[in-house]
Amino acid sequence: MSGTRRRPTLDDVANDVGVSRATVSNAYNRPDQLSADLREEVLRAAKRLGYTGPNPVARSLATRRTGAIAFMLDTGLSAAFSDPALSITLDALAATVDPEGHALLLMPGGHDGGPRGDRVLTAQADLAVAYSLADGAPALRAVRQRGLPLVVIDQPVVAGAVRVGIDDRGGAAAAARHLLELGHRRFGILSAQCLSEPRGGPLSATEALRSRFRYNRERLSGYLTTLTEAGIEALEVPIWETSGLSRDHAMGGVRALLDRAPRPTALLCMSDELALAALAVARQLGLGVPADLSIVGFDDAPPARWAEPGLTTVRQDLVRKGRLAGELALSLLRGERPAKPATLDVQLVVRGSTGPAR
Amino acid sequence: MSGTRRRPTLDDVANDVGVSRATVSNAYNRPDQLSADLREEVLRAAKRLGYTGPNPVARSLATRRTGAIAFMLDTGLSAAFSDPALSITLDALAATVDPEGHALLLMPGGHDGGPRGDRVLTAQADLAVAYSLADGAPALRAVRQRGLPLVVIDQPVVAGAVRVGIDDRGGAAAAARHLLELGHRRFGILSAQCLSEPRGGPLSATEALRSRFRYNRERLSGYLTTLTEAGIEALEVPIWETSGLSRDHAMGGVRALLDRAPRPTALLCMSDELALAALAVARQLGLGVPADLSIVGFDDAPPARWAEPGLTTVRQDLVRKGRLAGELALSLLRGERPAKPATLDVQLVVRGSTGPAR
DNA sequence: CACAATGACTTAAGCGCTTCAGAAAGTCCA
DNA sequence: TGGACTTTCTGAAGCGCTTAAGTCATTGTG
Repeated sequence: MSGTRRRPTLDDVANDVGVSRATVSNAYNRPDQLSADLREEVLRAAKRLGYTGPNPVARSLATRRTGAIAFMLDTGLSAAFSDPALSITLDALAATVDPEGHALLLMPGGHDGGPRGDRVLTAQADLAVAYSLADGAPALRAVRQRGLPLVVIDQPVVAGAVRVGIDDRGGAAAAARHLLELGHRRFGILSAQCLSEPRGGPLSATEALRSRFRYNRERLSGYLTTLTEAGIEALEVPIWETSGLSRDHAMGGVRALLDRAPRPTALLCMSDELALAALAVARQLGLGVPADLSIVGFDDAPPARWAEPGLTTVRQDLVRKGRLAGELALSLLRGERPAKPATLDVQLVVRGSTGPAR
Repeated sequence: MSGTRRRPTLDDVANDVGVSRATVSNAYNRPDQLSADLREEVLRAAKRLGYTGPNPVARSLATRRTGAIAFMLDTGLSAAFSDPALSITLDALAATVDPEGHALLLMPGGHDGGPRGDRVLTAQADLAVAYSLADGAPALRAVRQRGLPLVVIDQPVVAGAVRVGIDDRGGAAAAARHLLELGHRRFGILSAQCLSEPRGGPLSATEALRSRFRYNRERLSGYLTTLTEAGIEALEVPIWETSGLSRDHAMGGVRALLDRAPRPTALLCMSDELALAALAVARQLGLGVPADLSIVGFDDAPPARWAEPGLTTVRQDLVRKGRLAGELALSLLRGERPAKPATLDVQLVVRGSTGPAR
């Protein structure tokens, strides 16, 4: 059987045709470097011998290009992808870098805010993208140590990296302002994971503002600043940190917030997923939305539109964010030094889940 | 600046310490092959020189191992991940192979039922996993051509590949039987993409049974066989093929199915996502579920539980499926020849979305 | 005390490809 | 007809690492 024989290499083809190895290489990589006839012959011989083209790893060694981009997350895949916002961003990123021959190497996170450092050190990638990792995640240090170019999304810029993010604070402020204008005075805040150890539970504002995740801090401070300016005692606003992104967990948090007396009339949620969980709980409790409770999310992922009632939320352009990250990645790979960190605008989208305070 | 200097290599460290290159290599890969003292010294020198460990690509070339597994999908990332079933399976797979040092290289599909063949030929991976690709996708041929080990999930086994799948037909039959027992006689079927070109529209049973996707064919034939056995004219049951997995598209299909006179009293949906779209449309149209319309899904992904009413669906063990695929992958990589294709059982989960025909 | 066994390191042969600086042969134009 | 170009192909030096086999000094053993 041919199965046990070693795979043919470039040399085998070269010998078979009687040309140099360089010529065979050129047949694949630089067709203009040899005559069409010879190229044909080489390709025919390759086919006959069962040679399927240059070995990718060897090629990478020689070119110093792997064609892969490491995409680093702060959680496991299941949790990460339960948020449509990620899928959309990732898709746009992948689609942008794909034409240039780059694929994504997935690096899920563990419990220290990102992938393991040693995984990053041995990953075969030309560049790393960090998606909302915790500050000081070991993975970031590893990237830097290795000298990999880095693009960060939704997190503080690391020395030498390019950043794309959104105006988290402004969006959060707009959400809070909207509710204030509707006359709300009693709020609850549903936050994603802030602390090192995922636990889920109530959080003080000071704790929450020290979250390891930048977008958390930004959104939270957007909420609180705006509320404070309206004369509301920010430190009294209950905050619940959910652990992980699963809806079940989030629903527990919502119940806890709504259990308080007096019950909040409005919930500020740091993501649409959290807001949808709130919507589900409200329904379970028989609370009318927005009659008894107003809910506002963040992201404007597709499910926000499908919800019943539609979710008032802060829209960010996820596709643009992913595409931009992809373009920055490509330009870094080309050796260019892209200048300014990009901060995309957001805008409030008012739908049916918010209404006047009663 | 040190930034412009070329990165140090194993040789640099070896020269610095005054030992052979092999010794430095051993310091990293086989600590037992040298004295602890020397190893310490080597590691210290490495640190001093800024050497971060063996270059992954060069190591791969020498060991003939990349540490990556190519995960091939039949659609873009965004569409693919909009189905939680995939996220869960993928997570379980990743978690299983991670401890052995394997990461996932994402290969999204184009419009011919899988990733491009040339991408597969140049992908740096030790093994490929095909997730529900279309029969005869070019990617499958490329994998085979390259001689990569292959694990297929939810699709027909390819020569030389190992397969893990579920009892699609049995599950579909159970779903249909359940509805029949409730007295339903007028059905509609909501199917995922069947044809080569995604278009979305009504489909004849014969067309649908020739779907390029095995799970489609299996589920469909499970539905139709069961209905036929109950004396229902299977060819008359309207089938709507949705294009892509997006909910908007699916909702259009549902409307089309419900527009018919007489209106179906029960909808058989090939995935939970489709069923949830049906639920949304029913609500829009003011149809009671299950009073006016019964809906059954497939997969029992988490959103099935959260729906209002809860979704009756066919549960498959997604975690187990992913884990099993991971284990099979590892065993293939170890050079073992894993025997039997695995077919996991499914079971009907009855919730609130189905009820007696009125 | 001779001999085998062990430990600590080195030698050297790869892994499979890219690419740059030529060499050889053919083409063009005055 | 001869020098200046082109075109086509080759030689050879890498890319950075792993690992089987071998050397040599020590240690243990009967």
